[in-house]
Amino acid sequence: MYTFARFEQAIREALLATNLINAADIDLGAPKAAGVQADLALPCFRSAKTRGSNPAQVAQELAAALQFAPDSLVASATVSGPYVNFNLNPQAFAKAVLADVQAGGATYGSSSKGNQRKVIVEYSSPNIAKRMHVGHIRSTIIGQAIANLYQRLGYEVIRDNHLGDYGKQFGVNIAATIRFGKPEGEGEAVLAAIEEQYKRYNLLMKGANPDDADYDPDAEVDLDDEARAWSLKLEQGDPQAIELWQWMVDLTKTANQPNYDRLGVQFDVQHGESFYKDMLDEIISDAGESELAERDGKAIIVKDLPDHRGKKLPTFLIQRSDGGTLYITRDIATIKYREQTYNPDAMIYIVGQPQELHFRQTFAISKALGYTDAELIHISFGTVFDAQGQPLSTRKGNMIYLETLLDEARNRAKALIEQKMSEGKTQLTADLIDHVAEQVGVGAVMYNDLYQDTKRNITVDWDRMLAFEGNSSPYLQYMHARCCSILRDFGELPASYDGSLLSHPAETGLLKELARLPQIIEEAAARYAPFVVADWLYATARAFSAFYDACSVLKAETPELRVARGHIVAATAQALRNGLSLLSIAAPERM
RNA sequence: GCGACCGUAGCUCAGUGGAUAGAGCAUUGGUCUUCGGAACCAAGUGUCGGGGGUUCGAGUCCCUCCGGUCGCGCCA
Repeated sequence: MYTFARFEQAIREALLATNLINAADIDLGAPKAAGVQADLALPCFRSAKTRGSNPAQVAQELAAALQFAPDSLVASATVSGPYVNFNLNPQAFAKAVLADVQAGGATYGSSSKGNQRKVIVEYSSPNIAKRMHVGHIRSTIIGQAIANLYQRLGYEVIRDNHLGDYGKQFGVNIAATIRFGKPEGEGEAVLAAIEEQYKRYNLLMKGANPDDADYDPDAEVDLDDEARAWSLKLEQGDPQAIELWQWMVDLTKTANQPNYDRLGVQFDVQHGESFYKDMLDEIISDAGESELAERDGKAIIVKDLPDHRGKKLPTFLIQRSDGGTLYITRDIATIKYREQTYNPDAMIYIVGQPQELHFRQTFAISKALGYTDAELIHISFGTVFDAQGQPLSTRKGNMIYLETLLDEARNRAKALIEQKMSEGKTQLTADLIDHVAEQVGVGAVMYNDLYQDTKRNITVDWDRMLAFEGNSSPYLQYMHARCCSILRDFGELPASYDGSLLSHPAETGLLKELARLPQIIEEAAARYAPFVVADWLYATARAFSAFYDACSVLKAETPELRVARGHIVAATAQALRNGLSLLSIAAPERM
């Protein structure tokens, strides 16, 4: 058990030992009021009710009866009106926290609470034949962090990139490629060209104005039927259709890989939607024969299906009237496949808020058909808008592509590093500059998607997105680099030291933050909220900065204190690294 | 019309029933011959969207209204 949990447990046991309070009435928490100097507080309202007394009196009686051993982590219990406030013993606490971090190392904060239960996290999920843009970065980064959190809590995590490689739009893509030819080139440039042809084809399909620059006299051909025909051929396994489709799949994967590498993202499986196509017939027949659906020609319609809270969902289709399948059909098949293949305890989907209804319907029908007993969770995130409040779109020309964004961030970071070097504030070898600029710039972009509650919509603000000050990842990385700088200058850190020397308020404040990491990880995972980790990182970095300012390590008053402070710095560096790695953000030693 | 999410300082956001609602940015002032100033300290500004309700106690839970974003049978 980690130190802070032991502190809480010691209080709980001492409270129960008084025989004055029921376990159910013990509600320990951090004091919320400003200016209250306490590490945990017990509001006595509930036990006062149980005992038929008044809260202030109960607090008095409890405090009088409480007893703690001299070497306890609990230093004091003091009464403040209806509250009993508990304070840590700074010396005992310092020793115990540092021991925790040293023992845990890179795994400090982890636990085995998950007991290897299986969790599938579906995230990123870009579309084939399209470039990745700011919308995908949210799913990718948030999903990655959530997967990391569960892994750290001892769950077996399966990371699934559910590629959008199926559907009607590939009929258009294939038809357009045959009509206009295969674009040359590689990477995102080819994807951009394919997007352009897709757009052009759609323009023609809709019977564009002959005066339009994009007008093509061949538009007299019924392009809609042509695209539909290719879509059907693709599903039926026509060799030419398959070849072109495979060409696009490979191109896209190749183009996306550098972006994933830069973000430190890896997947265990990357099955596209098409992977599940052989299961679609059984989904359709299961649903069609069930009481849930009604038929109208070939269409299979589900009406008034209740969700898990008993609310009736809007009508949706599982099969089109032309016999084709839909997005939801393939998502249901995916759930069935995952249940059969992995037997997971939960499937977590990191997908934007606009698809909230789709997942409620998908989950409800999958449960109703008995396809899975796993917990099905949709973690939605808000939409990205430009500075004018417009949604980003290729058509409006305000789209921001992932590669562009990461490059811009890296360039800004590089400029700043070069400035710091010219000011003599940092030393980096030439080959390290680019590497560190990449770590700092990419980290800033990632942090921008992680520092706040993901449910909110966000507005593109380049200065905020690439902020290097205040609550930003460069600040966190900078504090880590400062730790490393001190440790380099320190020389060899003696293994034995006296942690009880660390009782300066800035030291205690920092240690309290270090001690919170284990519960932070649990809270962040339970809430599917990486920003909880980001908040903690920022609080910890600030506590370190305050310590840095108030307490000299290398010039400490005594050699013993110098060593003890060396250990607090080493522990801080470790904890920051652990927190940053949960967010998949790099922690360079110099910057 | 129905549904989901959001509304807290000038701006961007924390605060998941407890005491006097907190951070960053911006503003103003200070620290600074420095263990890396991407820093630290200090100062301010709040009808917590409005109104009801539940509770000993509501920014937090319930109802209602207002405002914003998005979604609602053959796209994904």
